[in-house]
Amino acid sequence: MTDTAPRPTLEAVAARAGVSRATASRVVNGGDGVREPLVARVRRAVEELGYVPNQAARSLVTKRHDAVAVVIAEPETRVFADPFFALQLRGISKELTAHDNQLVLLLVEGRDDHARVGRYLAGGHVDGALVFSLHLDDPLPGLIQHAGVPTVFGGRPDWSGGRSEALYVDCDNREGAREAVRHLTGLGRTRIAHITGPLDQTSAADRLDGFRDMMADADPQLVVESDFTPAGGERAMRELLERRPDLDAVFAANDLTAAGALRVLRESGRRVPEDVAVIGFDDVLPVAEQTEPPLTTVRQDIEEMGRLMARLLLRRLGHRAVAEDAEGAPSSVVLPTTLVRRASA
Amino acid sequence: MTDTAPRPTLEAVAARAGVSRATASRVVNGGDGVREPLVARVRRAVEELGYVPNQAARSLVTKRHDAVAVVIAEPETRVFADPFFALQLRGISKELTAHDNQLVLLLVEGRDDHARVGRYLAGGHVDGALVFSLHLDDPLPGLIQHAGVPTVFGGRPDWSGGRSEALYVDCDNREGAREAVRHLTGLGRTRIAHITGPLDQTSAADRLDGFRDMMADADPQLVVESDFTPAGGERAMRELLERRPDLDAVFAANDLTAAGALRVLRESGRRVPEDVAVIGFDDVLPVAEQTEPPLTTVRQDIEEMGRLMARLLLRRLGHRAVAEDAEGAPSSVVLPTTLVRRASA
DNA sequence: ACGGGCCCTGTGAGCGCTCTCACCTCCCCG
DNA sequence: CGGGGAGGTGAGAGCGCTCACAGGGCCCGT
Repeated sequence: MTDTAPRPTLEAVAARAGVSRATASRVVNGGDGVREPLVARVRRAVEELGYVPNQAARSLVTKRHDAVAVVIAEPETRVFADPFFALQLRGISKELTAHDNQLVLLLVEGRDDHARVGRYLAGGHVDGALVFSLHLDDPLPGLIQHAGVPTVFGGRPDWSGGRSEALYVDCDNREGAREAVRHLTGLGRTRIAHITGPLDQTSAADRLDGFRDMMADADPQLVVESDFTPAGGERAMRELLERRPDLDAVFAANDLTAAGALRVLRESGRRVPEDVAVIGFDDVLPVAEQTEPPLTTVRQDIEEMGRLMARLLLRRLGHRAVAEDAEGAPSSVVLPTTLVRRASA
Repeated sequence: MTDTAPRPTLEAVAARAGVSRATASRVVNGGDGVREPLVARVRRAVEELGYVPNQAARSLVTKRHDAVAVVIAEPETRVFADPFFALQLRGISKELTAHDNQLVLLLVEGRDDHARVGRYLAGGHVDGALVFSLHLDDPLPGLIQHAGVPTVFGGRPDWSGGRSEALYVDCDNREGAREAVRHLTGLGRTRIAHITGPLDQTSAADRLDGFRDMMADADPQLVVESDFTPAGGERAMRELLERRPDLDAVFAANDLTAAGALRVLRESGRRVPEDVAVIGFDDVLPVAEQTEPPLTTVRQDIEEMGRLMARLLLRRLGHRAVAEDAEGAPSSVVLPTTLVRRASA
C-alpha cells in the first residue's frame, strides 16, 4: 500500500542541476554564496523533481528539529469547556507556522503521563516546549528543568523561590482583578463577593490577591473557592447566596464561572445587574457575549498571549527571523487587561 | 545556553554493556532474539546512561516517524466555540499516545495555508494524517491524495464519485436526525422546524436529509440554513419565528445552535418545551447541560470517534499492536447515535 | 564422537543531509 | 604581466541508527 515512488534526494537534485550536493544544499538553504546561474539551475531542478528536504536527515546533523511541543496538563477540567486553550493554541500555531516550526501536541492525562511527557521532552525530539496550566504541585516543571528543554510557560508558574529565570507569558491578573472591583465599587456596590478559581493556580491566586487589594476588610464569607467551571460557579453562587443573601455584586474569576453564577442568580429571582452586578474575567467571546445578560468582564488577549509565547520561545532558541525584531535576552511578558463593559455590571 | 551534555548514543550503551551496537539496538527495540543476560546488561546500561534513541537517526533508516498529523481546517468558526474538536483531539491523543505516536497539530488558517499543509504532508514528515472538517470545495483532500499520505477523515468527506476508498469515521447523522424528529413527533409536534448547519459539510447535509426523511411534505419555510454557531442559531430562530410564528418544535443541527435558538425563544416569550420543543445534536456536555432548560439532544460519542480515527490510521499504517485486535483491511466506521432526554423536548 | 544446523552476536554498509576544508578560478593591484 | 586574495565550488566525513549478512558456539542426531 501507499507505494509512493521514493522521494528524490539532494543527490538527485544536484545531479540534475549539474552541481555538487554541497551546492545544491546551499541553494536549498537560502542560496547564500552561490552564483546566480547555479542558484537558478538548482531551483529548477528542485521544482521539476518536487524535491522536499528530508527533515530526519537534516536533524541528524543539525540537531535542530524545527518543532516545538505544546504541553497541556489539564484536559479533564478546562480544556474542553473553555475556549481558552483553543485560542492560545491558535496564536501559537500562527506564530510557529510563520517561522516554519511544527507544533507537537502533548495532552497530559494523568499522573503517570507526566513521566511519559518528561521522557519525550528529554528525548530531544523537539527544540523547546510551551507548557500550560501548572498546579502548585505539578511535577512537570521539575521534569522539564531536568530535561534541559528551553521552555516558556503559559501563565506565571508557581515555584516559590528558585528557578525564577523561567520564561512565561501572562496577563496582569492582579491588576485586572483590581480593575473589576474598582468598576463594581464605582457602581456603588459595597457587598462584593468573589468566586475564585482553583487556588493552586497562580492565575486564580493572583486574581484573589487583586480582589483583596481592593477589599481588604471585606467579610471573608464573601470569598468562596471554585474551579473555573460553570457548574462550580453555580455551586459557589448558591453557597454565597446562603451566606450573604444581601450581596450586591459578584466578581467571578472567569467567564465560565460567571455564567454559572448568573444562572443561579436568575433562579433565585435576583435581577442582574439591578440587584446584583456580575463581572467575569477572560472575555471569551462565545461565553461572555451569550450570557443573559451579556457579561461585563476583564479582557485578556488570549490569542496574543499564545503568539507571544511562541515568539519568546523561538527567540530563546535563537531563531534568526524572530530575534531581529527584538534585542537583548528574551524576558517574560505580562500583558495588561482591559475592562469590557456589557450589561451585567 | 542550554548546554546540555551531548546525549548518549547507542554506541555508548553498547560499550557500557559490553556488547555490539547491533545487540544494543535489538534490546532497545524489544529484545527479541537476544539472550537474557545480555538483555539485562543492556537494559541496565540504558538506565544508567539515561539513553533515549535519536528519533531522527532512526527515521532516517526506517522511513517511519511514529508521528501523525492532525489537520483542522476551520479554526475560524467552530474550533473555538465548540468543544467538539477538543474532545476528538483528546480521543486521538489517547490512542496515539498508547501506541507511541506523536501528534503534530496543523491548524489551517486560510486559503494559502492549504498549500503549506499540502507541502508539509507531502514532505513525508509524518506517517499519516487525520483530517477534519472538509467543506465541499476544500482542496485539501486532493492535495492529500496527491501527497500519497495515508489518511483518515473525521466525518464523511464529500467527493461525489471517485476516491470512495477514503477512510473516515463519522456518526450516523441521518439516522440521528430521524431519531430527533421521531421524538418530536412522538411528543405530538407537527410544525417542526430545522435549523441546519453549513450545508457544504456532509454532517449538516446528512442531518437535513434525515429531517426530510421524516418530514417529506413539510413547509419548506420551516428549514433555514445556519452555521453551527450560537449567534447563527439566534439569527435562524428569529427568521423562523417570523416565517412561521406557529411552529411548535425546533430541531437544531447542533447544540450550540440550539442554545442560540433557546435564547431567542425565551426572548419571544415562548416557553420551552411547553410552547416549542427544542432538540439539539452532539450532546456536548458543557453546552447541553447548561442551557435553560437543559437540552434534549442527539448524542454522538465524540471522544470515541477520535480514538477510532487514530486506531484506523494506525492499522492502515500497519502498526502491529493495533492490527492484532482487528482482522482484515481497515474500513470506515459509522457510529450510532443515541437520544438524550433532558428538559427541552 | 563427529558433522550439520540453528541460534545468537558482531561487522559493515548506508539512510540523506550538512559542514569543514581544500582547491580552483578569476579579479585586482602592484 | 604576474602574484595574492577573495569568492565560489566540490570532495569527503560523519551525524546515530537499522539491517543484511557473516561467523561462531552449542546442541542434537546418528
